[in-house]
Amino acid sequence: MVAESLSIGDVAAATGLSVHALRFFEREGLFLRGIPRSAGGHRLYDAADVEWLLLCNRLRESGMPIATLKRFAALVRSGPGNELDRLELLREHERSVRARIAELTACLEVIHGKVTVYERHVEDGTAAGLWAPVPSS
Amino acid sequence: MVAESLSIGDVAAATGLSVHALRFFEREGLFLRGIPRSAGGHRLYDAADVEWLLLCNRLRESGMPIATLKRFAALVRSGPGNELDRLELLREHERSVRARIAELTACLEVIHGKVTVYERHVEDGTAAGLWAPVPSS
DNA sequence: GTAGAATCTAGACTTCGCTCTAGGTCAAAC
DNA sequence: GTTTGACCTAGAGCGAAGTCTAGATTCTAC
Repeated sequence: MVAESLSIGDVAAATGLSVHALRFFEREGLFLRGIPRSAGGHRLYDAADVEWLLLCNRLRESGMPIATLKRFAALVRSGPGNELDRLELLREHERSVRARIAELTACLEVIHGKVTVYERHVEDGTAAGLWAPVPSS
Repeated sequence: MVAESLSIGDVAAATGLSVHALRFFEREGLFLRGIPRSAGGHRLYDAADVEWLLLCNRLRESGMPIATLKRFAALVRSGPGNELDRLELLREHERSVRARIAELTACLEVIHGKVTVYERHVEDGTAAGLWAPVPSS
């Protein structure tokens, strides 16, 4: 079983990241290994890199800063023995995602309330509860 | 009933925004009126400004960009007649907040899955499903 | 074997949303 | 009446997370 190698363009297509972003990620040390190069200097990725990037995407989409992702990558790179640290980092992120969902849900109630007020207004022409220009007093 | 006027510091305390941010918001045209000034040039806010800022906070926390908030403020400022536009803007934002919650929820599943894998590992010492350093092949 | 697409590096640039600085003025407490 | 703290303006600066450019090189398909 020969490991297929993927070009940066392939990986960009597979992960949704731009080739610029992939090079940027590498500079930032977000990969689990040094990406090998072809004779001509082109990057040669493999399926495991893509898999890792897909997890990175989830972490990033859910609001993890690059700096934290970098710490996580460093923990994984440094091998077995720090699983508790990795666990703590992931748990902390999970907490923050749950908190963010709760915050958004609270905002949603307020926003939906406003939407309802405007819907009612548009339907029957009352102005109650609407933001109107400040009356000249 | 005399409208109490509030200093920029009072409003900062009441809204959680910094005085810098309040001046920035004003420059950006995010208020519903021109904020009046004292004889000495200090800003004089009132309770309605605070109320509006609290809504702005909810919109901002839920991910509305300044530019959109600006459009919304402009609609409100321009008076009655554009309620449908305001409604559409709010509905669109509501949609985006719901979508964001859904996205976060999907990420959460992946993250929680990882947490579970690490918990199991830390408990009983298996390495299955963990990111390990790339084996030297 | 050559045209055109993809990739390379280093580093400058962009956007967003404030934050901070400098150099003053104003106001409230003692 | 002076000190101290809050406030003023204009504009520079910052951190995050890429994006883009230039100019050179490599790879792929005909």
